[in-house]
Amino acid sequence: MQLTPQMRLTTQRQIILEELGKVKTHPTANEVYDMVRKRLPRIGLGTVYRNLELMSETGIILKLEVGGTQKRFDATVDPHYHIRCLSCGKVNDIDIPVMEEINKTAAEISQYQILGHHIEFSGICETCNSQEKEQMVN
Amino acid sequence: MQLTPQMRLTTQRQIILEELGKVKTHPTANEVYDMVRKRLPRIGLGTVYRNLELMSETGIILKLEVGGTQKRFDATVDPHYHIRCLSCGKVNDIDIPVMEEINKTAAEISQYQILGHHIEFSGICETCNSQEKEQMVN
DNA sequence: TTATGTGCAAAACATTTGCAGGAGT
DNA sequence: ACTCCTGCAAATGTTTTGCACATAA
Repeated sequence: MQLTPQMRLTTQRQIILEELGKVKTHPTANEVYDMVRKRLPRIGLGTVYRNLELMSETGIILKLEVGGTQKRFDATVDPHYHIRCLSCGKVNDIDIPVMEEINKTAAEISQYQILGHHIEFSGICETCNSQEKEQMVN
Repeated sequence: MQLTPQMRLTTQRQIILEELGKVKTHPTANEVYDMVRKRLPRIGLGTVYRNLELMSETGIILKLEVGGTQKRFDATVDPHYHIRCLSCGKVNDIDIPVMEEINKTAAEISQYQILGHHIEFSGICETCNSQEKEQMVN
């Protein structure tokens, strides 16, 4: 873990990062808490929030501001897009090439200083789709 | 307002829709509440939430699941993209042509049934940018 | 008249924060 | 030792909900 000089390498931080790295879904803070708690039963939810926030500020992980009610976290920091299932809420990566050039287009037509962009697809995942089909049969 | 048969046209609904239509920013529920309250001082925040939710389900308005802590609402329902200021949090439309074809690309490479996509640019708006410059001078 | 909607207040969630004690360096 | 960090619990901010009364159709 890349830390700032005064940022300490604690057990909690190591384990949060390890657990986040294990999954390809993009867990919410509470899901990370559940994962980490299996190894560190006394960890507090506040510690999880504080460290996820800190790591995303440092750039070690990504905080995803996707749809739904909760923020999600991603151990993969290089630019990529996401897809969210409107039925179960799960968020996955989608392997569509990142369009760096549209930032320039945006800069030309807007008064903003453009810092980046994110694409979120929405749909129904395979699992939810097959569950719907089952229900139609019944 | 296009209503379902059993959906009543109340004063509250008319005014919420009128006020939302007046602005080009994309207000949060609380901002809509403040706008509407000037004309209907006794309206409840719950009513505003209930109706914004209902209207977005009906398709009369759009609920924007953009970054930040609050949902935002948009009276313009035809597809378009947004840009959010990371400094003040404001969300505006950005007039970049909608790329309908990337839904097909997404459908080809993923197992999801694709329903749509949304692009959110992030940056610093003109107002915040000039404020920053002022501060650097001081 | 009667089902739907509203105002109000409480509840439910998600997230942040204050503080006293604990631990990395 | 000296900070920074943690667990805990309380606070905060956003959204939802239950219920008695009001109102559109």
